Amino acid sequence: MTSLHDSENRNPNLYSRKEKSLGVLCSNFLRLYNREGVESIGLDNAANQLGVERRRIYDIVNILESVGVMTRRAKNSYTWKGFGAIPHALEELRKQTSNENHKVPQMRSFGTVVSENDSRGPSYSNNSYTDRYTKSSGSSKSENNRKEKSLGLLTQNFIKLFILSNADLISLDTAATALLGDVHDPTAMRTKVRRLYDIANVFSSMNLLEKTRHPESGKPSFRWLGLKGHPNTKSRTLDTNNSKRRDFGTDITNRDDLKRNRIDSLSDWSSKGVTVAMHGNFDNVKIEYDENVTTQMQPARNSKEFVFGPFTPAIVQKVGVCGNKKSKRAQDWENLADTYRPQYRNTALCELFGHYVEAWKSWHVEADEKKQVQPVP
DNA sequence: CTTTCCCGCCATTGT
DNA sequence: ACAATGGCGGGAAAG
Repeated sequence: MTSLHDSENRNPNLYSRKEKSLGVLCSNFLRLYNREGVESIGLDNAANQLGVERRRIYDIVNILESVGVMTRRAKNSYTWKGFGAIPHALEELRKQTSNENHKVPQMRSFGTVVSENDSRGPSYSNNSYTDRYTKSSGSSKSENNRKEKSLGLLTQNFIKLFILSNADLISLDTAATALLGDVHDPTAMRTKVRRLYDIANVFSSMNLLEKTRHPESGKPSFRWLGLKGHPNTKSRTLDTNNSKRRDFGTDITNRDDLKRNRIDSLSDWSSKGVTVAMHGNFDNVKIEYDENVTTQMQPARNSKEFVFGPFTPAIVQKVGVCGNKKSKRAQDWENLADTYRPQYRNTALCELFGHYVEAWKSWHVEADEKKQVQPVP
């Protein structure tokens, strides 16, 4: 009944969840679509090619869309933008961060300062709804509530957390607390963390995020890498000529150091909410202020999934792509090649194979520059 | 035990 | 009505 049953290992003992993780799925997804010439993506097609349920595709797509890699064109159809679209998306997020929306009372907890205030705080109106929009019908309090909880938005807010935080190491636990506003609900917290894990996994597979362990604390945390997965690959053309050190992807910051609205006091100036953004304040958000932001002393310990360096495929080498690369474009009835594969050539196999080849190459490059790290207990 | 997080039920939203 | 989307959390593998 089900799709092709993986005859990989009939032994249920060898079943591994990792093989089905979102991260791996994302890698495969990228391998399949992160190629020049790709411009339309059908969800059904993707689900079939990757051999997963529709539901999972939505997860991947939503996250990718939140960073501009894809955009929804119509039902069942997305437009592929590629990694080149990430810088812009990040820039947008940064702008939103600079805006006066969302209140950020205090999150300047340096060092080990942990405003451990008791919990007897008569929660003020801190948790503003920020649900404007509602054209004219003032009713409906939870109209766009659904969207507020969307994976996509959560993803963006997660990124924002890194942007407006001096710390570069954030644990999902901390993130969840911050993104949750101040809902002291263990259940909500749990769910939120689950989502963050999902996001972290796909971002990790994209090398936008890196999982690490906080020094001393040993707590699993994440570090935002942005578009500088690994600055190797001697990409001659791609030369980030930015002079700013603190780059967030390809930030083309004009020069906002003038304004630099301090995130500190300014208790409540958010009576009007504005675009949802992350509501809630960063009350007890304990963020370690990492002072040593050396360029890159980190012992790159990724090598988790496949890696393809920064955006833009390393090279344009290809393995005889089926048909022409011009793409039909006229009518992109994506299912065309999916519904019933024509005899032309097994598109799926052909591409997949090509992708694998390239993957190998990527790995090679990566491994070349990768520095072995001794297993530290 | 805790952390990580896959699976898929089923509520929403779109056509 | 049906189909497309996508919250949400149970609960099992991994650590």
